[in-house]
Amino acid sequence: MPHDHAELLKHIKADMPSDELLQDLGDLFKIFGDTTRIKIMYALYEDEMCVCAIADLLGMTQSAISHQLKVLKAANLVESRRDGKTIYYRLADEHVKSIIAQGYEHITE
Amino acid sequence: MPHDHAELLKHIKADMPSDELLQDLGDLFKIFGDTTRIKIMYALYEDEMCVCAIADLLGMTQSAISHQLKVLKAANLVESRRDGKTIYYRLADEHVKSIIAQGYEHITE
DNA sequence: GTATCATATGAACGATTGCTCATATGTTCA
DNA sequence: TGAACATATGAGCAATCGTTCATATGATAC
Repeated sequence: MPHDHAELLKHIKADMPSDELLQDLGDLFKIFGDTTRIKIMYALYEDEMCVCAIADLLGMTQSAISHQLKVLKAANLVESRRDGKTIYYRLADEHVKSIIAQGYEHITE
Repeated sequence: MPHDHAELLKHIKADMPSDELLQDLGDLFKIFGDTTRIKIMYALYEDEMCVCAIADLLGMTQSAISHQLKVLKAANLVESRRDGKTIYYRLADEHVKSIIAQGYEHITE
């Protein structure tokens, strides 16, 4: 007979956040899980930047960057403002920086 | 003529971590970017747990959990110890908790 | 109006990913 | 040794993802 952990699981289950929240959490980290998006966020670390400057910096297509910025914006990780033809992107809040910083620490320790 | 940002990029490029580190950072977050793995890490938040208990808790196959634990272990996010037939897994360090906590904050604010 | 620059977007394609299934490894107990 | 339990692993498949390409939208200047 396989061993039983009904009692243990009852307690842990009670402490777990809802499936929906855990799903959202996974979706958030999925966005950090791509080198291009990480580079974009690092590029915006100090100051806002326009799309074509980011594309130049990363040596990538304007289209590719634009697609990724859309993903980042949908997750409220970046914000944008328009100035004439140009659109400037910036990090949305401090969480972005601290999440990256924590990951950085884990890797470089 | 498209506008020029050579001067700006020179400064930002100097401040960016190496491509290799940014790749590693993306790879790390990719691991957090899956609901199953997030659930596993949450399950281990308070205490160690054996593979079959985790499988029971998440209502998933032992095989599926085992595969994911391998991924988590390869990234130094969990550690394990054997006790007889059973293998207990636990979180490897505090970074795991703080990364999750930062993500949680971003979502629930 | 037209031309040009800056950005956004939709479709398509190749690559990666997470699960399932079958099976292998490792441990305990009789 | 053999049977039962706990875990690990390899192959295969469906689904997801990131890029490219072509094209659309939007703004400015003439």
